[in-house]
Amino acid sequence: MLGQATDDWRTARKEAARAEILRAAKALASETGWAGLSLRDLARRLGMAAPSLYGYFASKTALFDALFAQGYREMLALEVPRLPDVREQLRALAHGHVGFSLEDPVRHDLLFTRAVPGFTPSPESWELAQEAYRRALGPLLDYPGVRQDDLDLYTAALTGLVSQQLSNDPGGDRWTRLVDDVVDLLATRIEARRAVPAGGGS
Amino acid sequence: MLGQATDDWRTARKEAARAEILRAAKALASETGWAGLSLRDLARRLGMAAPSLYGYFASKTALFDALFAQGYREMLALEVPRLPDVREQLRALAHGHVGFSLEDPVRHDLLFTRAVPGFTPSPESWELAQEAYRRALGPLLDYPGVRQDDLDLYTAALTGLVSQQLSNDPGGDRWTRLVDDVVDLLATRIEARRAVPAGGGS
DNA sequence: GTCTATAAATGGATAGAC
DNA sequence: GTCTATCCATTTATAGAC
Repeated sequence: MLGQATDDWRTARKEAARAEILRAAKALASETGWAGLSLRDLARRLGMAAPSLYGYFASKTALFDALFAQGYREMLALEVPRLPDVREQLRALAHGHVGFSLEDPVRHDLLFTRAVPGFTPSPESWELAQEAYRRALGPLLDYPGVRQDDLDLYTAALTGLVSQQLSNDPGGDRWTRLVDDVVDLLATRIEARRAVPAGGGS
Repeated sequence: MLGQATDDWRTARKEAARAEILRAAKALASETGWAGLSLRDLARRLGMAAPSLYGYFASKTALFDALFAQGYREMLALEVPRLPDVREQLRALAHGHVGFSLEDPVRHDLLFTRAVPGFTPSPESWELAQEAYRRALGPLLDYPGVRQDDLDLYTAALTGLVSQQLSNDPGGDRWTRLVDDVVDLLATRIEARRAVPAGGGS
């Protein structure tokens, strides 16, 4: 009765505190980089003593893992409309993913680079990441003429654009304005294959 | 007389020792990652005491900087033939750079990613890096119809391919076999612009 | 739950003998 | 030049009082 309601309230408060810690960790990482993040600094930023953090996360790795999983859950929450044309579908996906990376560079570093020295995601978090990639790219293979290497090319070109953008022109658009060009080049490549269906052979 | 010759001999020996330290540092980094490299481990690997390293490098940062500069000197030493056709030129450049990255992943990480937590190159080394990029890509702008954004696209796509290859399929060719496709897509893009020279406008 | 105190380990760098 | 000994700072994590 009352015990039940009190427990719910307590867990909700604890969950809110955990979320606040994660938020502060990202803010701190955006200044020091993931490699430079220490629990001492994080605790000081939160106005608490470092050991108090262990009441919310079992270890520094557990904290990173929670952020990693949170990031991929956010990626899974991206809505990607299903469009009839491959080119339109690619365009929607590309802008969705590029926007996702640029809107939170710290999250980008954690999810898509090996920027955190000692960190390896837990199996659960890694499965979440795999699921996010499947959900994001898998449906493209349903379009006629689309092959795995098209998706590999798509992934490489877009991650390359984002990476160059973030490290060489943060806040600008020198590379990201080329997103549509990448989509067009790829769509043309796919459609050309459809016009002359069976390649290779002697 | 003799003093002169002895000095030469001594500096040569010291230079050889420095080179050996750099070689060992790369070997160690390939196992532990750049972030995990400690001077203690490096010295042990070389069979010497850690403080002895300071006879060759003023600091850990100086050691990283020497490796960084060495890497870009190696990149500058890449010979790139000058070919009459843009497509052929792009192909030669692309395979040269991709091969350069793949043949030494540890060097790739040091030169092209921000894999070393505290490290910032010295102004001299950074100038060397700039020179390497100019030498590698600048001449492409001499070809008629080639624009800066073509090179940006080229750079992004190729670094993306290499990055995916190294982190998701090390030793394989799932991504690098797409290098020629990238070159063809870009060459087609450039040539198409030459066929219809003046775009845009109202 | 949060604190203080502290353990335990790591790592860059210096001092000074030989 | 290379060593041993040591300094000094940092950081994760635990113990135990309140």
